[in-house]
Amino acid sequence: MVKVATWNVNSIKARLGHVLAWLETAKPDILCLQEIKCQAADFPTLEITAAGYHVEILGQRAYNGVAIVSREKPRDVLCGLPGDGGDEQARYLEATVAGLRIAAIYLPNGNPVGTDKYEYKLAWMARLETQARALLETERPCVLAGDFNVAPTDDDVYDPVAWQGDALCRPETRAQFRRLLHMGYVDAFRIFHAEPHRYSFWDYQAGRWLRDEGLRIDHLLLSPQAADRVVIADIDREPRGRDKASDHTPVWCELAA
DNA sequence: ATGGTAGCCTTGCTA
Repeated sequence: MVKVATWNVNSIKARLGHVLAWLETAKPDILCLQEIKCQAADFPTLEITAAGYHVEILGQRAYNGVAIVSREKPRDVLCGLPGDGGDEQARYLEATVAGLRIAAIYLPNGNPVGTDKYEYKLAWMARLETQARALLETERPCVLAGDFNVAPTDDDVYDPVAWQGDALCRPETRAQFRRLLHMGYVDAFRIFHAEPHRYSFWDYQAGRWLRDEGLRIDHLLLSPQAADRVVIADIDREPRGRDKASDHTPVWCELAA
């Protein structure tokens, strides 16, 4: 069995204790991190290594940043999403681990709509579509794991009306996300959970966590070869309830060997 | 209620 997880930690330095605790209890084989918010040299590599994990990092000062933490050393690492050599933002890291091709994704937020930020989000999603198709054509088991900043349907939002104009929910955003599903990727969580109002993110503001007012924007998208092996997927709400929590919580799945 | 919170390391930006 291979356990794969994704977690937007909103600064690895602020969340190191939480991450070490979760590695200890959840014991994932692969954990994709987003918003590490530091350069690779400032990542707490020693602490992660001491916990029995390898780490690959695509860092950036203050913003963004992704990493792959894994029991087995990642191979054939690809830093950055192909398709725009001028893109400086650290949002994509791909590697082979435990026989799986893993992509750690921090998709742009895109707000406010109507600005270059939203244009960047849609362009980034188009590049992701191209890369996802290339991965699909390898016919290997692939997992696109990350904070997609996309709530796929209104069932994934606590107040769909209030959020309908937001970059995470716009029709263009959802249509571009569905392209990944239509080409053959499967939302691992939705294989096992049909119920609405299951969230992976709750804003820090306005008591959203206490009211369970969140969004499901962190996803594990499985290629057909990976989906054929998935036996369970879920969201672990426990870390979100802790002191000094990230505003996101881990999403995970297990694939049969 | 045009706010509210959190992390970065600015005196605002991003989320």
